Order: sequence, then structure tokens, then C-alpha cells
Amino acid sequence: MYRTKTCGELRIADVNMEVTLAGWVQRVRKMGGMVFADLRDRYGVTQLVFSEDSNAELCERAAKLGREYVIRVTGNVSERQSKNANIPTGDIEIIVSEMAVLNEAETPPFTIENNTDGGDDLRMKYRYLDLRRECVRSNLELRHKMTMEVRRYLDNLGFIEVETPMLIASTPEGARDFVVPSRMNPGQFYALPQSPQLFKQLLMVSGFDRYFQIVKCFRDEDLRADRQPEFTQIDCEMSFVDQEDVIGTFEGMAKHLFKEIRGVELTGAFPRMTWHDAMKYYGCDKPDTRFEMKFVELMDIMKGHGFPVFDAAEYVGGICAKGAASYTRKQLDALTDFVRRPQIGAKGMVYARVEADGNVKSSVDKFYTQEVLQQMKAAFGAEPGDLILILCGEDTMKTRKQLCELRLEVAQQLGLRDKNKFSCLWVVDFPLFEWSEEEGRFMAMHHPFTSPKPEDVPLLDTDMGAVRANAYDMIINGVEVGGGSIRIYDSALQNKMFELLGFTPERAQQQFGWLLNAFKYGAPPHGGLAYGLDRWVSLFAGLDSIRDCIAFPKNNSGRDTMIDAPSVLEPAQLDELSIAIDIKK
RNA sequence: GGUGCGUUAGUUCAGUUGGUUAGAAUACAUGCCUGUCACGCAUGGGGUCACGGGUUCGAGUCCCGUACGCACCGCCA
Repeated sequence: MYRTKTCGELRIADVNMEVTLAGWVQRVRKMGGMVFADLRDRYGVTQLVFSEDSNAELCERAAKLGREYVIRVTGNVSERQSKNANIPTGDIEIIVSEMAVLNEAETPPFTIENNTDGGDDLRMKYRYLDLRRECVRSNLELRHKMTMEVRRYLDNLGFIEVETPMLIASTPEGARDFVVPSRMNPGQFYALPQSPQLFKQLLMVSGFDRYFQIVKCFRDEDLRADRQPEFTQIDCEMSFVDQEDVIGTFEGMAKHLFKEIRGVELTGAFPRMTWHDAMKYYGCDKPDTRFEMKFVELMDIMKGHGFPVFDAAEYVGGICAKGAASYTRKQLDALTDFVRRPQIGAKGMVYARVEADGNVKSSVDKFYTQEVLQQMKAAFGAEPGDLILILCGEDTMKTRKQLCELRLEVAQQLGLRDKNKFSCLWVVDFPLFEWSEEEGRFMAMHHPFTSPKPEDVPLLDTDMGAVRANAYDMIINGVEVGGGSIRIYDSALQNKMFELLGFTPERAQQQFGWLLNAFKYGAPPHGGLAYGLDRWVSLFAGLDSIRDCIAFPKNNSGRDTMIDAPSVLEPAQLDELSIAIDIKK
């Protein structure tokens, strides 16, 4: 056998065993007549010992080992004179009798340790070295475990994993597509799927009533810490189901994952919140519910008392930070600066402390009597020691979004966003349409195949903005980990949707004719959901960026700095594809 | 498309109001060291201060532009 054991498995019970190990040299400690070397593989680290007394020639060779050399050693497992409690193999060491250097290595550009000295940029360029680090490797191991559990859970419920094509047609609406030129069809392009949405619906027409796929999806949009141009979805669809069936099935999957991966048993149904309430009380459609701090609207109480800023505002509202009355003037000024940053855009912030005697002391005391301030206090249910923060504005939605940012910032400062605490939430009853200022028309908020709530169908002709969809998102700790909807399966209603979205019948036929055709041949009622695997793994691993759970991610500009992609093509290759490059500016 | 921050040794960073030969830690190399495990000690090598332009007697330092990196806004059905 090439090796008989790994570097992570030997224990005190293995003493006196003759073993052969192979791996990378983590570190060499030269003590004169003795050399200690730490040998690493993906299972752990084992200490090797070389001594001049027992084998001078071998000890001399060991002293020449460098970091990341690949070696194979044979030796005897021995109890250590002084144990190392920091590693599982810390009770034993290998007294080496034979060593082969399988490969030398240049000094790596950063240290291969959990507390590496390398920056993100460098780590990405040498990602194959970065992946040797235990803390990065463990993220991939967690990811593997999660996908195994997803498959186990869905397989048990009779779901079938079906692969759908990567080379498909570009569609309007939604994110920008990555496109791939077709050599055999000059001037024509495939698109990489933003999701297998339409194919999974076709699979429902085909009778695969429980489908899933762990699948790469592609969106040509700007990146973020939680957004990569290629990312992985757990994509699912079911037939003969209503919204409750879908939510029940995938709430079950969430609970399964929490139990198997995090060891957390979640009992009872996940809370639900309508999109309308999420916007009203949290200012966004993915509220972090690890803590309360709901918005309280103060228009009735605070307007009409001569404070011009509030009197001129359409919306006046605030949050109550429990126990934060001890915030100093400096901290409050910093919060004011925070909400006034251009990206947030508030003009200012009003604050009020509830003092020990119950009196309210605010930054706008000269406009309000203590009586009014007490009404405000009551509206928040505030107690002595609490801090109330208020924003106002002419645009209700904009002000709520500002308040949302403030709420998250304050919660962060108060340590309420604990990575080891999880709060799951379904946001339901999304609007079917969303007004686009840019396009000057209504767009599908989810996608054009999402069904309206039956009771809202009459509103399609009278008040599109008020139509609610059978659509739902799962939010964990303010992260949108997945979402889905009950789809339209009636071709007349689907045609109507296209019409409302501004498609001519000809264009709808051209873009989605194949789907509409399929619907003519007996489409079952169906719906589904897709979970974002990368985000979910990040959440469980406590990562700040999904990059850290992706083996080979792209950087902020969508580049892979390791392989230097994307790259220019040779003229001959472009010519073969009938493509001419014309870079503007 | 936009905003902010950043770019100095292999790496992570410091660098005062614009003023002598640009520093630290770590890594690396050499030597010493027989129980280390972030070993220790000594010595040494290592810099186009991202790039281009400007201001100035003088620029790592100030100004403008470009490139690259990160975070965010727009965008992400």
C-alpha cells in the first residue's frame, strides 16, 4: 500500500504500530541533533521525529525539508514525551525509519495556516494552496455534507434528480444572460441558464411530479459578497400541490438540514409574514428576525406640533433599541453620520432616551411637551434605559429602507446579530408586479410564470400593482436563502400575463411559444422553490462571503485571477465564430 | 453607471507638516541548539513605495488621471 494511515487518525492506542504516511510538510523544527516535522494531509497533522542518534543520515535529510514538500514516511507510532492537546494526534508521534521526498516545493506566497498572512487577492490567485488550509477545506466539506443531506431528504420523498441543459436560449426579462456563440449557427447564441425554471416546468408537464436538481445557474450582473456570476441552486418543483404543500415540504428540508448539519432541532411551523408587513415593520422583504426592533409609525403622534421637519414629512417612524440609552453623544453622532451617508440618504436622525425616572429626553425637546413624548414612548412600549431613533421623509418606502439600514446597524452594534443564532421566516404574498421607473412599465417581481392569488385575478385589469402572487421566500437571519411560487398552468392566464407585461402575442409566441404549446397538452398544477446553496452553506459556516464556500470563486470584477478568465480570443477563433470585436470607448 | 476605502520587502502592515541611507513583524537563507509543537538564539539577503502626469529646491507623503483589489448603491425576473 502506498500509505497505510492518514495524518489525522493515529491515537495512543496505535502505539508501536508500523505505519506509512504521505502528505505535505507543514513545518520543520530543527533542534540540533533532532528534527521535528509536522506532516499534513486533509485529515489532519501528525508529528514526525528524526534523531541523529538513531539515524544520522535520515536526520540530516529531514533538516533539509522545506514547507509544502510532499513526502512519504514509514515509521513506528510512539507515545510523545510531552503531549500536544491542540491536535487530535497530539498524544503520538512517528519515529521515522524511511523517508522519500516525492516532490520539492517552492516557498508558498502565504502561510498554509488557518491564520494565514495572505490577503484575499493572493489567496484567490493561489486558490489551490488556499484550499490546503483547514478552515477553507472544512467549508467545502460542510458543503458536501449539505448536498448529501439534501439528496437524502428529497430522495426519501420520491424526488428525482434530472439534469437540464446548460446551453439554452436567451430570454428577455430578468437578469442579463451569459451568452455562448454557436459556431454551427453563425450569428446565433446560446444563453447559460439563470435557472432551470422553464425546463422544470416542462418536466411537470411530462409527469415527473417531484423533481430536483443541484445545479449551477448564471447571471451576468455585478458581484457582491453574497453574489457570484455562477452559483448553485437546489432547484425543486412539484405537481398537484398548493402553496401549503410546497412550503411544508421545504420547511421540512430546512429542519432536516438544521438537525443534520447544525444539530439543532427546530420545532413548530416557521413564522410567516406578508410582504406588506415586512415592508411596513422592517423596511425590506428579507427582515432579520433574530431580534425585534420593529418600526413604529409616529405620524399621528409627532406631526402637528410645530417641528417643521416632521410636519413636512410623509412618513415619521422609528425603532426602539433596548437598553441603548447609554449611547454617548459621540455614538449618536456617528449613527447620524451613518444614515446621512449618500448610500442611505437620510437627512438626519432624531433620538430620544428614556431616563431612569421614565422621563423622555430627546433631541427635539423644544418642539414637544413631555406629554407628547410619553405618548411616543408608549407607542414603542419603551422602558427606562431604552433609546428611540426616529427618521422621517417625504417618500414612505425610501424612509423605511433608511430605517431598515439603521435598524441593522444598531443591532450589529448591540451584538444582536449572533452568527450562532438562527431565525427562519417565510415571507409570503409578494406582489405579482413591480413598477419599473426605468422601463416605464410593470415588471414581474418574481418571474412571468408566477400565478396570481385567485381572489386577486380581477385586479389584473384594474389595479396591477395590488395583485398578490402565490410566491414565497425563505429568510434566515435576513438572508434570502430561497424562494418560489405556484406557477401558472393555464395557457390563457399565461398569455394574459405576457400581455400585461407588454409582450405582443407574436413576441410571446416567439420567446415562449414552446412553453405555451406544452401547456396545451395537459399541464398539471405545479409549483416549486429554489434554495441558494452557497448562501445556505455560508450561513451555517458563519462566513461573511459566499466565496469562502466555493472552491474556485470569481473576484469582485467577475474574474478568476488564478486562470486569468475571461480572456481574449485568437483572431482565428473569433473568425470561426463569425464574431467581430468592437470595444466602445 | 456611481460612491467610499485601499495599493510601500515574499506576506501583513507602519511611515509624523513635504526634507539624511524607507522601517517592524513574519517568511526566507546561513550558523548554533537532542523534546520542540507559533521552539529559541545569532547573523544575513530582500524595495521600480501600483502606473502615468502635475505642483515643488525637494514627493512614499500633496493634486489629477489610469489600472487593480475590497465593500456598497444602481442592477440582481
